[in-house]
Amino acid sequence: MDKAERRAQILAHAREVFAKRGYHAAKIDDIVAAAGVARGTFYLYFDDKRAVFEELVDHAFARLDRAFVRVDPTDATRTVAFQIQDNIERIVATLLEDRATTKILLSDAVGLDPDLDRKLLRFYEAVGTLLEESFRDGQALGVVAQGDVRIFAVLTLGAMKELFYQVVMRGLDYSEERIVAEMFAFLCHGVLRV
Amino acid sequence: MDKAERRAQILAHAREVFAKRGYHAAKIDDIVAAAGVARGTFYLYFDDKRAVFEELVDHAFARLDRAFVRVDPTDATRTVAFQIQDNIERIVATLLEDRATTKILLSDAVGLDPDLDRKLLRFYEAVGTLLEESFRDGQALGVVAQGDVRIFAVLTLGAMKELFYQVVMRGLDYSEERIVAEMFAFLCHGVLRV
Amino acid sequence: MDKAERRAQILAHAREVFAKRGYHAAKIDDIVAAAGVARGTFYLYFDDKRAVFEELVDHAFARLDRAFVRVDPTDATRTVAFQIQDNIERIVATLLEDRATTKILLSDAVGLDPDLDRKLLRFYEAVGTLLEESFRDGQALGVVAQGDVRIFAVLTLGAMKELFYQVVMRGLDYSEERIVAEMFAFLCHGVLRV
Amino acid sequence: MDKAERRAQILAHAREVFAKRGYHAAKIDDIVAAAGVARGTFYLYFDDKRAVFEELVDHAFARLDRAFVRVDPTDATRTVAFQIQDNIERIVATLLEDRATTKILLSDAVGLDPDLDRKLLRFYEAVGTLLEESFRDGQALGVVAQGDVRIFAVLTLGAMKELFYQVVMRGLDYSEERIVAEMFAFLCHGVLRV
DNA sequence: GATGAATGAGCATTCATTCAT
DNA sequence: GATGAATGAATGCTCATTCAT
Repeated sequence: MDKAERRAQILAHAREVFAKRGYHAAKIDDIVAAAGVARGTFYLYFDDKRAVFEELVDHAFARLDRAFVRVDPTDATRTVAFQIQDNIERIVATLLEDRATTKILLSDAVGLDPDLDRKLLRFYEAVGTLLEESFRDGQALGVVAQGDVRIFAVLTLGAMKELFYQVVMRGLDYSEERIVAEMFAFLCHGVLRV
Repeated sequence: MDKAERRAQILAHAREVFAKRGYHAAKIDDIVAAAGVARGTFYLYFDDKRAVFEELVDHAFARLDRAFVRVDPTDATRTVAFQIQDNIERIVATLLEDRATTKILLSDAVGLDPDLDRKLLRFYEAVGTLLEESFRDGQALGVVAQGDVRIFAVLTLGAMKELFYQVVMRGLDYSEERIVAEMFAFLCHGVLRV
Repeated sequence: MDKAERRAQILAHAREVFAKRGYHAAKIDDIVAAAGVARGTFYLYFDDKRAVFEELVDHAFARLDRAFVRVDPTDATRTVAFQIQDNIERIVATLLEDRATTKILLSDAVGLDPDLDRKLLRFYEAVGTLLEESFRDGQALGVVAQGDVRIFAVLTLGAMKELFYQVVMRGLDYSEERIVAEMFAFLCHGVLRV
Repeated sequence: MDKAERRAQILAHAREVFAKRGYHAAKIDDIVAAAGVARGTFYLYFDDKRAVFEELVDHAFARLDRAFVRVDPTDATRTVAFQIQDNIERIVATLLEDRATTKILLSDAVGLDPDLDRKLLRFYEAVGTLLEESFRDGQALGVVAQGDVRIFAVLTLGAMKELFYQVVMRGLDYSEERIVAEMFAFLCHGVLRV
């Protein structure tokens, strides 16, 4: 098994362990036991426990970033609304495809390790910024309400996080299509009719 | 200083320490140092570290529960919309009034201590249920969109959590009124205009 | 309640607690709770935990010492054998009369507190010396085998201690008369018939 | 140094420390300092403090059990009396050979740790049962007095325990042969000649 | 005298990381 | 490269004793 494979193998098992136990409860021993390598081998491929975690988070962001396609208002074949819904679909698919990683992202590893907290923080900051920019674009296109895009991004991000949390961590059982539909509807009209 | 006072004093300092560091990083030493008492004194008033934390969470829920007033559609002096907004106002006020406790609620103490995790989980479950029931009432009154109230509750809770997180933990600086207004608007119309 | 009474009350409850839990597991809290006094009050009457224990042991020795009557070979009304049996009877009666104290004596409080260990050691040394002298007297009277009285004392003490241990601590259920008879027989003829 | 050796080394030092201080007063720090290893190394080889202690007790019982040879009345070369004396010799030799372990067995670790107490209790129960069965065999062979073998076992065990206690813990200085001879004599005829 | 709140020394155990083989 | 034995810092909790009221 070559270097890259061995590395990937450890990474994959670390992901499962982090997902199952959460960062703090995940012990190096659990990871190496799962990966079937010696404890020292882990440190041959990663600087420390946090480094693996960070790498997993970085991968997650990269995948999410790739899933996201900028809305093109000049596209004659697909309406803006369709493109937005399509984006939601891609994000939902991406997050549900690799539930282990999604669990990791959702388990705010708050405490004990400030640098680590910052890592997740930066992840959500990046996601927030992505949303913010999209909303700003949307306002220019007239498909997003006027108002503070920062707040829109925060509220939207929170709503989505919580829904994923319930689905992935708490076993709330909805189909991918349903999740997409509900999110889209919520973002379009809210819930109150007063 | 009598027993109740001393207890309250330790509790208050524990709240600050938990808010500042998070549950795991908060050491008993930090708490007693902050409170200016001996290590043993802490254990005179609380069974263990988790007990203080749980008490803080329970208090928080009690306050939140009291802040919440069931909408009364027969009230001639206050429209339903006003009453809803009033509720949001109360909740926002309650959470911003005691930011330390709010921080504690937002720092999902995930990991290491399963019972503790369950505590926070139950807190949010209770809040979720509260929202769910309110939405069901609202549907009967015609002021909440038709659809799955469970999902509405999850999305709403998430949106609110994230906004508070940004405000309380990340220094996003908005006035109480602004927060209330933005939340209300978001719940009324969402953000998309497609 | 006057001083002496209060002291006696605490002492009595301490005896029960020590008997029930053993020295180490007996907490000052258990004692004062049983006695129905405040923690500080305990220290008004005793220097420390060990002092109570020592006093109980001293009392026990005094009672045992009183129970023991020197054999009088000139007594025309009672044979030497009878007097010896009578002594065993008195000792057994004394130890079974106050089982709590007997438990305390039997729970070698070995460890943690060297001074305390010494206390019990001295108790058994004193009992051993008593036996030794009695055996020496007995040899002069021709009612004890020739040989090393020190060893006789040690073996006899051990045999009795273990029997009491089984009866008082482990629930071995024999009548007082039976215990006396078995001990006497054992001391008279041993168990082997080779 | 391989795993087994290192384990044996720690075990040996633990034995000395337990013997010297008794279970409770023996701190993990004492043990690792004596063994010249780091604190954590101890836990690499043993689950916890109690586990080492239990292992020492188990070893002791195994050795004692091996020392004990069932009396064979058909043996034409060795009389029953000789075989019994031989057994006593073996037991005495075993216990004096490893005085540290013998000290551990004699320091009833009563208190604080119920499971541990039970361990020693079971040890002596097992020894008592062994004696009881031997005495029953002996009665069948006509070399043990008629009577309650349970009591015989208890008295015999107590006598032996106390003698070893004096020899090993209190410095009573007798040769191995002398100890064997005195025990045998005591078991054969007791001490009284009334 | 009586109280009981306060004290703080003391200790077993965990686990990320290192490094000799 | 791989191993896994060794490390040791770090921390929650108990309980005998003191002393201000």
